Amino acid sequence: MDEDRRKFSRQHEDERRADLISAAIALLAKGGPSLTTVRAIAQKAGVTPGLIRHYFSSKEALMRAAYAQVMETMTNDSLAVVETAPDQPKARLAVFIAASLRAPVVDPQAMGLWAGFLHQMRQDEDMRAAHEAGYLHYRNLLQGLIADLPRAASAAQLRADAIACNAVIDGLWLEGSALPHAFEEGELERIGLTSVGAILGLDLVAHLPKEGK
Amino acid sequence: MDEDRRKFSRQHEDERRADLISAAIALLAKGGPSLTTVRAIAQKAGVTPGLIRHYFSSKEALMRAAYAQVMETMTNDSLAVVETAPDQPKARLAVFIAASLRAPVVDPQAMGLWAGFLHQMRQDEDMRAAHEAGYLHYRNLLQGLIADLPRAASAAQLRADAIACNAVIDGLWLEGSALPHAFEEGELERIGLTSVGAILGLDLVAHLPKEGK
DNA sequence: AAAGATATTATACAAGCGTATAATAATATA
DNA sequence: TATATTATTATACGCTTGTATAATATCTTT
Repeated sequence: MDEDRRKFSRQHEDERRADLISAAIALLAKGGPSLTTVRAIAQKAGVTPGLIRHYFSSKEALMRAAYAQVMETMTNDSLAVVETAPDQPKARLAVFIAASLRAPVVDPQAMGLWAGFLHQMRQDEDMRAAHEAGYLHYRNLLQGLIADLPRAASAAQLRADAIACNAVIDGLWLEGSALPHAFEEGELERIGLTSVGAILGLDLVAHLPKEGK
Repeated sequence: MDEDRRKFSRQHEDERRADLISAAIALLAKGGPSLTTVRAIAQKAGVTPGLIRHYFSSKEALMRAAYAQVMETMTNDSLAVVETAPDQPKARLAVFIAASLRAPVVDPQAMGLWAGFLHQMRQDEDMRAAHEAGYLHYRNLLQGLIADLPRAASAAQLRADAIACNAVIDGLWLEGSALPHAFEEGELERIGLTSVGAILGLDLVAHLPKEGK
């Protein structure tokens, strides 16, 4: 009979904020902005709606925090892939591209999150700035990998190459996420490596991890 | 004193429907789904909110019609560009690509419309099917242009090339539309032609229309 | 010119939204 | 153990949304 009869338990500020942000992201990914209401977020986080206003000055402030965390996570994931890659520049680039073109990066829910972000960006200047920063950060990451390749290229050429390769990856990621069943297993990765290889004048397909290995 | 004192004027069914759809599209492009309310649409079309339910069974039905028209317009625009292109296969492809990577195709508002469409697609199966059809139609158009090129390629290779080239164009279009000031004048077209040329093993840049011509 | 058909307006309703405020209960502090 | 602090709940308010229904004005038909 010594069950816990407390109606609720207090939590430290940071943890509660993180819980609310996580709940908001989960709802955004699952049902989009229209289903991400204050009440739904609170229910998902296991609290009462009113508590949200105790941690965030407005719902919009919570949404901003949620989107910021999504971008941070994406960037960190990309970085992690590069960190664990082998030493050869070509192999590092190939691993990075391949990782960007299969699950969990290629994912309908992730795309939904991204589409919501893109939409919000149009009306919110802060969010637009955050998106631009995130995009440029990712592209610079890719440009660094390209710069390490054993080939001669001017600064202008390097910039153009990075933009082009980034576009290929973005486009393939988008199509694969929006129409998952329109492509065969591994097809996106293969096309991505072939295309980037053609643009940069390299053979990247040879560095694709072997099947079943 | 013979001014028109009529409080409203009747209109034929097709025209009124077209007006309502146009108003919805304009609002979607300008402010996104959240600002595209029944009342806002009616005001933009110069009618009373109730009239919308006389022409559409629900607001969602109107949104579907609006998105369908957007896709149809985009497809028709793409087709028109190809129709007016010269006879040489390489030139036709180059013109098509270049047209896809400058205004008015590259446009923040168009991208906003597209982002809203992408978002809606996730919850509406009919809209998802419409998007898939539109995407495949566009890609097949591109694949046809590639197939006309004077080069040897298997059917599988042709499919992969079309997917890759489509991805490059999509990615560049997206980046140029989302961050208009992040690219120089004509930079996207140049990169697009260079990249597609590299993927297909051609020189398309030579077919870029001359500056100031 | 009169009558009928219906496009259009006017008005109202229920539901959900984000927000505000006061009461309450859990925890830290003394 | 008593007290103070504040995280959390409970409740309510005003607004906007999409929708439903009845009245009205316009146009067509006879």
